[in-house]
Amino acid sequence: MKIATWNINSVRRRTGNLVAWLQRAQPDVLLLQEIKCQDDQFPRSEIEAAGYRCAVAGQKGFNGVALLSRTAADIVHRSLPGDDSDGQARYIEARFATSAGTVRVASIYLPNGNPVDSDKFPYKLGFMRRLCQRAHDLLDSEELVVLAGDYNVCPTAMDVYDPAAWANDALCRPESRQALRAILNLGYTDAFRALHPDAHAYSYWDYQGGAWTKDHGLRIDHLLLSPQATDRLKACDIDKSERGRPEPSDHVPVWIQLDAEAMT
DNA sequence: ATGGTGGCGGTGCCA
Repeated sequence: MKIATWNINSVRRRTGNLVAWLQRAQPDVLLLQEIKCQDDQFPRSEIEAAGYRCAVAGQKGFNGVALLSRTAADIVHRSLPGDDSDGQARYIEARFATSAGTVRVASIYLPNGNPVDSDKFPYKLGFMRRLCQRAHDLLDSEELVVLAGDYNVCPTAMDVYDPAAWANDALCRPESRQALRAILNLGYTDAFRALHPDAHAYSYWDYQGGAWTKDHGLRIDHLLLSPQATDRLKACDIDKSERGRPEPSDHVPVWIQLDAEAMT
């Protein structure tokens, strides 16, 4: 079973790139972030024509997440539990039946959190506390849990092209890294780092300042796996080449292969 | 180089 995450930076602007990537990469599940549209604006027919079902948690103009899958998804949540007053579309969670048991996936768009002296930073940290609670609760299920998305956190200095320059950014602040470690400390595994312990690899390059050309990137898109999912982890990689295509997103797809077969 | 990256929506906000 191949599961991928991709911050697409407007699904309407990049429907062509998306369908082409689906046809090349052939994932069983794709978790999208920053679709930047309402549910009824989602390019459902183009994606269904490529052989995928769509579950969407959108909002007008900003944020928005979606879950594409070859087989039917059992949608469990369309927002992150723990704060009914949070109206931002940043979370969708589903279950799939597989040969290895239930696989549970979430598409997560974590708040950026900048500037750190605004109310956006505590909102980010509060969202991360809620996500940690959800991650904790899901461990009781004994399912294969895959919490994936744009975390907007660089786990360590290895994940930043210039750690000193980014030290005070919300993506690299100690509070953000500690909140991510709190999830890992529950027993989750950063799939990419587990299989590539020494790689300086990135998943995001800013549009500004020639960041892509200079390889000024950040690794902020992650798939965090429960112990049961980690036991079945066969491969993980970053599809860096997507950033060099015409009209790219500023993020590229990251994917894992699990030893499990999707069932219809 | 009186610019600077890009999406949304139609003006600044957000990343």
